[in-house]
Amino acid sequence: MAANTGAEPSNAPATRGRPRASSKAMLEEAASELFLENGYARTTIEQITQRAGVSRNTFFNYFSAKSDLLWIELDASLTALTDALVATPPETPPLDAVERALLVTARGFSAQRAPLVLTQYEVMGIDGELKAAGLARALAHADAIELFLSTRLAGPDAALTARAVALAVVGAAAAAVGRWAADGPDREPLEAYLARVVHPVVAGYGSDAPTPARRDPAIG
Amino acid sequence: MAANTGAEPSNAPATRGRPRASSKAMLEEAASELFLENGYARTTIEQITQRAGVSRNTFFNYFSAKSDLLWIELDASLTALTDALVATPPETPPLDAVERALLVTARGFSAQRAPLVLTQYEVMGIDGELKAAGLARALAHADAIELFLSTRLAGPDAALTARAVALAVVGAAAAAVGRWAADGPDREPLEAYLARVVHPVVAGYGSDAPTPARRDPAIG
DNA sequence: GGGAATAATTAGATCAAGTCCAACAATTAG
DNA sequence: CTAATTGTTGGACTTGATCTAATTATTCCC
Repeated sequence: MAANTGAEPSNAPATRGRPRASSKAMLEEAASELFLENGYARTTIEQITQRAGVSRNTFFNYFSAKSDLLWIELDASLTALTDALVATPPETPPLDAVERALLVTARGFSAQRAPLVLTQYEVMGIDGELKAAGLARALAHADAIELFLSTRLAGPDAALTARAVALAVVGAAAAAVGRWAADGPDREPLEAYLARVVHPVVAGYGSDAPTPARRDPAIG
Repeated sequence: MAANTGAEPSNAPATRGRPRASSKAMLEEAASELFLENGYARTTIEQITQRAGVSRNTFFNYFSAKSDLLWIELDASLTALTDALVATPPETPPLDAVERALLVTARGFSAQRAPLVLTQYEVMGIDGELKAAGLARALAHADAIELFLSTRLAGPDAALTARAVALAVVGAAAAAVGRWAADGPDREPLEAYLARVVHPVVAGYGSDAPTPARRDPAIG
């Protein structure tokens, strides 16, 4: 990602070629301003790059789509989640591991720094496209959880269960994050919100019984 | 939706104006063919409308976006789900009602007629955009469930719980549908898949205890 | 039968997202 | 200094999506 823009001491294979002139952060900042001023839909990539002082094409050197700009915080969350999952001791029950990893990840969102999109989405004029882009990010989280679970669950329905748990847990977490963001600065830490809604899902699938017995509900 | 295209006896306020010439179904059929022939991304709206024998602009009389074409079956599923929810007798525990409504809705997908996107998505070249459009549909299902639950749940965290349950249940359901579609024509009915993964979620949130007591898991 | 009112369709212009390619600029390795 | 490497830029192009005005087909009413 960052080729020349510092952060690496010096012993990495010295990079050749022209160094990056405009950082991702500059584009992000310009975009945030414009989104808040005019809303997301009425902000063009051209306006963003103009304010950032680069050419329009440069934008696509850093982002693959305009919607990428909104969910950067979630990208960080994804790597944090992945790290937390791989750091799990092998003897931890898989579902408990997922729950804990989510709560650990939640600590990365301090009470003050909620993702911009979530707190300001009214003024930014969020709509279907934006929600969908956010959901795609959520799906990436689910993929990480599913991958982790599929290596630790057993039984005939392991694959289905892994995916179901992953999507269900991420759904519940999304609800918690949304509520937390909406509650404004005077709120409990995100971790508390998450714990409340994520645990029932994990408990329902039975953290100690990977493949729970199916109980037919009365229908019709 | 259908203004002049039959189906209404005659006592509805007689429709005036030019009758619709090209039906949605014609566009859908043309699009399905082209998607299977060339893939989704390499099929343009112009090609679709040409094959359907209408002008390009007419497309947007029937659909708001190209991606609408892929998830039509899910739109039908949404109305079915909404109907099933409102048809619930008031004394049914809310979470049980959601579970039943989902299973009832699943019957609409016979073993033979799986949504086209799900069965053919390799050849159609599904990608991020497509997933996002599908997720937006899933979100609509969650909204319907949330709306239902928010009128029936009580307690301080009712709103959060309603949304969490809705998103979690829809997530689990999505996993089931995906697996069911992938399993090909020789498979159990979708209802069975759904029951297996949806019930644990409902049970976890406690179908008879709308606001379950929070149990703190050991962390760190 | 002959208009108004109504609604679908169409053509055409326009905008913005995203892709592609070739030229140019800045840097490092030798 | 030269060559290789890499970021940046300009420009053309495709396509999805919006908008407006004009055209066409139909029903209602006289």
